[in-house]
Amino acid sequence: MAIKIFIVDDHYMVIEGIRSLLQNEKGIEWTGHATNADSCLAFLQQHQPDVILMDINLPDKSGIDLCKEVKEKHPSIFIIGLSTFNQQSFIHRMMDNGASGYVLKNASQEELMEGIETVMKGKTYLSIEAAQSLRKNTDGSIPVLTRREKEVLELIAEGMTNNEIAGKLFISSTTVDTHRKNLLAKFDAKNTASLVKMAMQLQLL
Amino acid sequence: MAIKIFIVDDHYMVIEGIRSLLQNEKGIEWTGHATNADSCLAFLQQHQPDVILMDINLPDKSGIDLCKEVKEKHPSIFIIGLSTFNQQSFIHRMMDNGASGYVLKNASQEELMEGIETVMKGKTYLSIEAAQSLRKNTDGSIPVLTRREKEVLELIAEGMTNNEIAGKLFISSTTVDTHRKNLLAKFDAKNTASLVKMAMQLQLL
DNA sequence: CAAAAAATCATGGAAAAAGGGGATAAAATT
DNA sequence: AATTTTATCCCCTTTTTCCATGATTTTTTG
Repeated sequence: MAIKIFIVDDHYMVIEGIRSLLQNEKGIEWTGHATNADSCLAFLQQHQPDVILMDINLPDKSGIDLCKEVKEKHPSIFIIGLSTFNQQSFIHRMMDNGASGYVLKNASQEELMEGIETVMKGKTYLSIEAAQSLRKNTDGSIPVLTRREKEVLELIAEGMTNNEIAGKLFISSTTVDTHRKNLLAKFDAKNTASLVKMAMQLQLL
Repeated sequence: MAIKIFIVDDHYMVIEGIRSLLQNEKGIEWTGHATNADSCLAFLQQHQPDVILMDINLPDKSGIDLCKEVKEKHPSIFIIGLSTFNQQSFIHRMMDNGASGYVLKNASQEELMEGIETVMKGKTYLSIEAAQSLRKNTDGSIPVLTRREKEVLELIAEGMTNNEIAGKLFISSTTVDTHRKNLLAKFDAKNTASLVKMAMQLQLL
């Protein structure tokens, strides 16, 4: 009997990312997704998933409130919060409202599956340990950027060259180049393309 | 008499971005910021800004709810919603709860100032016209990519060079280069950095 | 105030991308 | 069947990024 999964997140990228992580799992049945609280509640009038992966930030209602509502109407559904690093304090309030735990948005397939299977047993799953080991192993941590680096990063993402950025910020292009190199190092990015992608994913842009 | 501004957004980048847009405006006094609803409400017990720039997505409460609460406790404060393109439907509910309008998160300095000044007069400011003209200027229509182009785009965003992509897809690097050029043309992007940013924004990655 | 962090500038060389051409064969569409 | 789109390939030049290595000044912080 496959576990029925539903996801609520306003970022389509997150939905797609998690879907692709789970699509090869045989024990998982993907029942659908919603990008806001209302469509989630509407979906639940027709369907009954086993586990809902739920973002904290939703446009029409916070995940904390939605969690409460879903649990009131459908107590048998297990809810896993989806969070980023800096939201961990809010996860507790989500769990006060009935969530069974949380996983980080950039979780691995193994982590996600472990989370789903754990909550299906009625247990609590907190990915903080996995997160911490992950942070040490690969990186996972969000790079700390200086004010200038943020400026340069934004202008890079807008398609400006070192020379153009130099003109705009009234500094030398070699300085811009230095900031660029530091950005690449901080993100552990191979080149500008992956730098921009990572920055967007970490919502720094 | 300077207009006192306060901002609530869970993304520090947005706060910094708007702050830098407003820092040179003489008629504006920056009173502070909050990254969640609770700290916003706490701030308002001590201070009285004129205008609050408020995100729809907050970790502990939706902007729609916060808007209502703030307006109940402090009716004289004007609230401007901060939104992205795909959240415009939720803005209406925020306005039902007392918001005076909204601006897009990537608004220009002029737009933002116009919004602030408009709501200070008790009027409503909707940046939809500005948004639409913006969409026409740049483009707004989502580029239609071929299967191969999507593959190449993804690998580019992962930081691979033309040569590496060529090896992975078993094609010549000149072919990859052609796809790359076509991608730049379709997105009307100046270089790879802006290509990746645009693709991420359009949620094609 | 001293130490650390951030921001500035530089040189020189290798690698990659961007911009300009052009061309052919296979698929898909009309 | 004819046309358009897609995918493939190539050359050449210029621009830009990436890499290594170094250094000075300003700002922040303990």
